[in-house]
Formats: sequence, structure tokens, C-alpha cells
Amino acid sequence: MEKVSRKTIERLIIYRKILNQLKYSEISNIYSPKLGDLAGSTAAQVRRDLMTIGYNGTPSKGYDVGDLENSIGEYLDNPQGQSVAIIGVGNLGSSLLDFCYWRYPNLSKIIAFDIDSSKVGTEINNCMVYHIDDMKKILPNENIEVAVIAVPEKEAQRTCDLLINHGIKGILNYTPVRLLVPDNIFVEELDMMIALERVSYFARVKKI
Amino acid sequence: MEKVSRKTIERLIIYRKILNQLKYSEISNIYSPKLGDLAGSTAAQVRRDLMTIGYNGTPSKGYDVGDLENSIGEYLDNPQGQSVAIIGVGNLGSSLLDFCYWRYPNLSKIIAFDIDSSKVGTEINNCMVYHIDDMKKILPNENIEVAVIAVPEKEAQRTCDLLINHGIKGILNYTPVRLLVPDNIFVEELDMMIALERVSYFARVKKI
DNA sequence: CTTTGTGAATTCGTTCACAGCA
DNA sequence: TGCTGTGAACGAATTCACAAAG
Repeated sequence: MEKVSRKTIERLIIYRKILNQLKYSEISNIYSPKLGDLAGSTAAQVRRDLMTIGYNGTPSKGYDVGDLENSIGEYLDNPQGQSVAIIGVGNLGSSLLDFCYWRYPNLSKIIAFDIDSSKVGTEINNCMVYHIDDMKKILPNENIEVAVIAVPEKEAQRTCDLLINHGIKGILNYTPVRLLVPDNIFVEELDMMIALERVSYFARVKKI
Repeated sequence: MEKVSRKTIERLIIYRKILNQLKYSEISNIYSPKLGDLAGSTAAQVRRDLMTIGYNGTPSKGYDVGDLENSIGEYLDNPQGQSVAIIGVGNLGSSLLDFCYWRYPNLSKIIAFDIDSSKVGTEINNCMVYHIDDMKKILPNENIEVAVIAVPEKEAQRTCDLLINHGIKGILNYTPVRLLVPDNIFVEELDMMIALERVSYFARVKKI
């Protein structure tokens, strides 16, 4: 991969989702000002982003919804698909599983893990729940390189270390713990209370 | 408020949390390289950020943990405190309530709303659960200007409109719906599946 | 006309590098 | 020494503005 900025990638993911929704609304083409608007961005930004992945529209028709969705997919997605492990099926893990009915083209398979024997062996929204001790076997078998940590705070770092031992390369961390990882591992921190503090500030100080 | 960038504010929130944890570890002072490290940032960035809020350390002692925590608080927090409403006590809303036992200095009071009569009237982690129809009374009464939307997708926009009618200024949106709001309202989108897609990409393409 | 694609200009954010200090 | 505070340099990201196209 060459020289596409992180910000651009993040926006492409959003564009794709919007295009996917537009497709189901039978909308076949869209102009940059409208797409920018829907994505919380600007027309110029949209055109710039699409330029970096080499996608071309036309002045008369703008961008073809389905075609652009596919092109972004080709750019972003692992052609082999990407399975994901969700560690911890408490409230948080369960709510994530609730969203999985949405068809996300890239996320081919989602597998859950927990230690609670009343959950292990059950199926939630088509996702099997396995015991954490089975990660060792299942993660490499299914070629899973992405995991969500939704375990209690105290288990966070230990779970993280375990995941990395079993070949995980990217982690979505919902616990309030800042994980220590080697720097070839990608971690996205999603501390819910920190997010609340952000909103609390910006709600008050409207000038961003 | 003058000229502090959004990025700086976001980092200050993280610094504060780290300082709070250090305080409980009986650590009384810290240098910028260490704080930068813990916050996933750099020494220069930390010094620059603290400069913008006018906080001063000393070359010999670095920054005083407790004092800096307080100064960041004075800068970020609403002196009147900030109450928060959580709309929807399903899996997602419940997991948020699970995190509330953490003492966050700014978030003085958290109130939950749902339509499920089996939940209304109960108390979860010290948060009362009210019926959504009571928002009209309670939101202005408690001076709540920040809300979390954790309702089913189909209710998201309607809930959002309702909140804005009742004086909400900032919204944390966990649903996959992109909310339409007037531009004096601050919205933070926290679509979990989008977050997963990001990690999925960056886990594979390590070069950020 | 209104749109795209894009070089150029601009704004924004980060890092450098060093004087001054304990 | 090893730190802080900060002007200056740098680099990244966004926006401008316009030629080309239907």
C-alpha cells in the first residue's frame, strides 16, 4: 500500500456505508456535495479522497453508487475476507453481536468467546460462543487477526496478551484500560466514558 | 473560550484520566516524556498542549499530578457539573451504566430512560431508570444537556429529535444511523461496526 | 449552467531545537 | 545534567479556484 492517509481511509469507510444505504434506497448516482453532506464532510474532501484511490466520476452523473461502493471495497477489504473474534459476551459484547445482522461486506465471520459456561455453546445472532480456552485452537484455524476486547477491566491486559500470542494483529478495546502492546499491533481505544467527556465538553463549548 | 484545538481538548481528557490513575498509585509528579508515553503521544505534544491551557511545570519536578489533574478539570469542566441522560437500557445502555462506578469528576449525575416497564423504576449502578415520556419533565429539571442514544436503530432519529426539543446540546450516538441535527448540536458518532472496519483495515495494513 | 479532477494556496497540527532553569 | 517552555521549521490535511467536460 502506498500513500493514503489514515484520515482518508476512515472517511472511505463512512462513504462506503452511506453508498450501501443509498443502494437500498434505489439511488443510482450521487454528486460530491451530497455525499460530503451525508458523510459529515465537504464536496472538495470527497473528490480529493476518491482521487487518492483513483476512482473517477463524470461531471454529468457524478458517481455511480454501486460501482463506487465496490471500488472502495476493493481498495479497503481483504480479498480473503476477515473474521473477527469478540472476547466477552456481557452487555457490551452482546450489543456488538446485535449489530451483526447488518451485512458488512468485509467482516465475513464473527466468533464470540466467554468463560461463562452458561453462554458457551450457545449461538447469538448466528455467532457461536466458545470458551476462552478454545481461542488457542480456533483463532489460528479461522485465521482471525482482529478482536474486540469486551471483558471486565481486570482481565483486559491479560486478554490482550493472550490474543497477541495467538496471532491477533488488530484490537478494538472497549475497556477503560490503556493496553500495552508491541508496536506492530494496531489498537483502537473506545473508552465509553472518555467519549462521554468529549461530548460533554463540546456540547458546552459549541465553537469547535 | 479562545483558540484551543479540538485535538488538544481530546488529549487533555486523556491526560486527566491518566493523572487520576497515577494519583491512586501514589505517584506525585510526572515528566512530559512519561505522560506522553502513557497517553500514546509525545513529550513535545504534551508540553505544547499544557502550554495552551497555561499550565506550568518545573524542570526539576516536571508536573504535579494532582495539581495538573485539577487544572485540566478547571479548564474542561462545567463548574455547575454535567448531568447525562442515557436513552435505552438494552445491552448497550446497560454496559455504559456498568462503567459509571468509575468516578468521573465532571459527570455528576447519570439518568437512564427506557420504554420497557419492567426496567422503569428500577435502579442500575445508582442510576434511576425513568420512562421515556418523562424526559420532558426531567431533562429541563435536572439541566441535562448531554445524552447517549442507545436505542434500536429505528427509533434513533425520533429519539434524537425529541432530545433536541428538550434542550439537549450534545449527543453520543451508538446507533448505525447518521443523525440529522441542526448545526448548533454536537454529535459524536460511535458506530461500532464502523470501528470494527477501521481496525480490520489497519490490522492488515500496518503502515499508518 | 453544474459538475469533476487537480495544482496551488492555505490552514492546521506536530516536531525540532535550543535558551533558561533547578 | 535532563527538564520545561516556546519560536521557528516542518509536514499533513483541507480548501480554493479554475480548466475541462457533458
